[in-house]
Amino acid sequence: MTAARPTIHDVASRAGVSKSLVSLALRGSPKVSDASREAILQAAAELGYRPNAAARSLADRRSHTIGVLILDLHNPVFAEILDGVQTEVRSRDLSTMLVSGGADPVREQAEIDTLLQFQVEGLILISHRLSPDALRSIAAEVPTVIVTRRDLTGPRMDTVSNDDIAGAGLAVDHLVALGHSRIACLTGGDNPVSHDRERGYREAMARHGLADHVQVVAGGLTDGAGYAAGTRALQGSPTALFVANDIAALGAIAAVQDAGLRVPEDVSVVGYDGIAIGGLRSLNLTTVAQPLAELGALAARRLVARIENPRARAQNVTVDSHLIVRGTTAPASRVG
Amino acid sequence: MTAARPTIHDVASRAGVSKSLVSLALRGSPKVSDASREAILQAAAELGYRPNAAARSLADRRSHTIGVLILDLHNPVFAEILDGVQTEVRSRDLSTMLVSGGADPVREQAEIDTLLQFQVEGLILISHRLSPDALRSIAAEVPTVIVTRRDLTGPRMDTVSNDDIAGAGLAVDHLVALGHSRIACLTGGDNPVSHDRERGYREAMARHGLADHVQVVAGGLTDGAGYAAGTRALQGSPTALFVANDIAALGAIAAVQDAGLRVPEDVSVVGYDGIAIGGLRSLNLTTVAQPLAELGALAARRLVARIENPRARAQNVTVDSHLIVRGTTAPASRVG
DNA sequence: CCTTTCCGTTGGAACGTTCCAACAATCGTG
DNA sequence: CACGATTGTTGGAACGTTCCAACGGAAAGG
Repeated sequence: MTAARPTIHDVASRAGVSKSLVSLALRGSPKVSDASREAILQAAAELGYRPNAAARSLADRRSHTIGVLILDLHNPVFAEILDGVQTEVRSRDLSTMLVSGGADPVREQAEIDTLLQFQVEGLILISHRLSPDALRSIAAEVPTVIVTRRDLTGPRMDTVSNDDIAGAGLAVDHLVALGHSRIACLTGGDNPVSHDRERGYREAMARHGLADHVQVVAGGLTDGAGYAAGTRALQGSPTALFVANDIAALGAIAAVQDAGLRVPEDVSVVGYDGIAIGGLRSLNLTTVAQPLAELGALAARRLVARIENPRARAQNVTVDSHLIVRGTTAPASRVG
Repeated sequence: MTAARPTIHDVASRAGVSKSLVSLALRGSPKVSDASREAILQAAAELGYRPNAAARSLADRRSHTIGVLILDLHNPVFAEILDGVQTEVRSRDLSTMLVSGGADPVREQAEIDTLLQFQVEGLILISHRLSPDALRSIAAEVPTVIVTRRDLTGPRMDTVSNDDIAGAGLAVDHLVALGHSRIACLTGGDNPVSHDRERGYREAMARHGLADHVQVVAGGLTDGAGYAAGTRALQGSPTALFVANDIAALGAIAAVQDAGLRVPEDVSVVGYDGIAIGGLRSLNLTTVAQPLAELGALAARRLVARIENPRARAQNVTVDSHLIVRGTTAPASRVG
C-alpha cells in the first residue's frame, strides 16, 4: 500500500505555517512573504506533495477541465484536429479529458455522461453520431462546441466546420475537368457530414449537366466500408469515385485494384479530409483537404471564450477546404 | 449561466428522504425500500441530477479512474492497443482518462502529473519516452503497467510487451529466405523498443553469417522519419529494408519509389507492428504483427489485478508476434 | 407481554481543498 | 505619536459526496 498521500496540512505543519498560506503560496499568490514561500515550496517538494484535483474542484467549484469527444481514434483525421485543440488549450490552466465512443452512439453518450460527472467546464465534440436532441440537452448543461457539423444551431452551441457541400463540389469539378462523367459517390453512411458530402456531389453533378450519371453507393467511414462500397460501385463501371473520406477512399482503391483495375489509369479516386498519410508517395491520394489543425484551434478558442462568457451568442464558423491534386486522379481514358 | 447543478440534497428533499438514503439508493443498495427507491429515482430524473465525481472521489477516497498515456495519437498502433484496454475496462466501475504527450517527454511527464492530481488509481503507459527513474517514481505512487517495454523491472511495475528482438529476427529470417543479403535496418530512434528491434536485426544477421552486410540507418517512428532514413539507406543500395515500425515503413516505401525504384521488385520492405491499414491492398505491407488488442487487454487486466492487490508481485508478460507476409517483399533479383 | 433481532432510515463527521472575514504587526502620514 | 492603510497570516465555513454509529418501529422469539 502506498503511504497515504501528503495533504496540504502535512505541508503546512512541516513548513510551520497554516494550510491557508500553503494554498496561497502554491497557487503563486503575491501576498506571501519570500521566506514563507520558500519554506512551503521546500516542504512540498520534500513530501512529494501533489494537490488533489478532486478537492480543488469541489472547493472552488471549477474543474479546470474540458472534455473532448472523438468519433474514432483509428482515423488520424481526429488526431490532427486534436493537435489544434491541444496547442490552444495547453497555455491555459485547463486540462483535457479525451474520450472516444468508438463510433457507437450509446457508448458516446455514456462517455459524455462521465465527462459531465467530472464537471467539465466545456465540451468539444468531434463527432456526428449524437442526435440533435441529445446535443441540445448536453449544450444546455455545459458550453459545447461541435466540430465538423453545421446542421444544428442552438442557444449555447457553437459549431466549427468546413463546408462539406462546397468541398464535395471541388472534387466533382476536378473530375469533370479531367473529362470524367461516370463519377460514382461512395457515401459515409447515415450521418450529417456524409449527407452533406453526398448532397454536394449531387448538386455539382447537376450543375455540370451530369444528373443522369449520378451513382450513389451507400458506404461508411472506415477502410473496410470503403472497400465494400467500392466493390459494389464498380458494377456500374464508373471511371471515377468520390469517396466520403480518406480512410474509406484507401479502402476503395484497394477494391479497384482487387478488381484488376488500375488507379488512376482506369479509375480515378478522390477522398475527403486531407489526412497526412494520404500524402505519402505510396498512397498519394487526391483529396479535399480540410484545415484540420485550424478547425481544432478554432473550436478550442470558441470554447474558452464561451466558458468565460456563457451568455455569448452562439457562433457558427465555417472554414474553407481546398483540393489537393495528387496521384489518384487522371484524365478519363478515351475508351471509358 | 446554467442554474446551479442539483445536488444530492435537492434530490433528497424532493423525494422527502434524507441525503444518505439517496446516496444508498443511487448506488443500488439492497437495503432501500422499493417505495423510497422509486421516489428517489423519479426525483433524480426530474431534476436531471448527476453525481459529482469530484465529491465522490473525495469522500470515498477512490477516483474510480485509471489513466492511460499513449505515445502518439497519429499512429494507429496505439488506437489498436487501446481497443483492448477499453473492452477490458468498460465492464468495470472505472473510467479512463486518456492523454498523450505527442512523443515529447516533457509533455508526457506533465500529462502524467495531471493524471496523478486526479488521483487515478492506476496507470497504463503505452509509451517509451520516459526515463527509468521517472517511471520508477511514478510506479512508487500508483500501480503502473507499462506496455511495449521490457527493459525495466521494479517492485510495483508490471510490463506487457512483445519480444522485439525475436520479432526483428522473424523479419530478417524472411528476407534471407527470399535470398536477400544486403538488408538495411532503419531504426526508430533512441528508445528501448527501437533498440531491441535493431539488436534483433543485428543478431539475426550474424546468425545468418551476414554480419558484414549489416547496415544501420538512424531513423524515427513517423512517416517523415521513415522517408528520410529510407532515402539515406538507399545510398548503400540494399535490396531490402527492415523498418522499425509500420508507419515509418510507409515513409520508407515512398522514399524508394521517389528514388525511381519499385517495391518489392527492386527493394523489399518489412515493417513492424501490424497496424490495420497496412493490410489495405494499396499498401499491402509485409510486417511483424504484434497482437495489439491482446496487449491492451492484458495490460488492463494486470492493472485491475494490481489495483485490487497492490502488494502483488510484479509480472512481466511477453506475447508472441508473428510475421504477416504481404506484397512488399519478394525474392531478391538475380542481378542485385 | 417483554425482549431481541432485523430492516429501513437518519444526521453528523470526514475527505482535501479554496474562500473569506478577521487578525497582528509593520508602515507611513498628518 | 496616534491613526488608518498595508502586508502577511490565520481559522472556520463551505463544496457534494460516502461512511458510520445510531435510531425507531415492526417482526419474531421466549
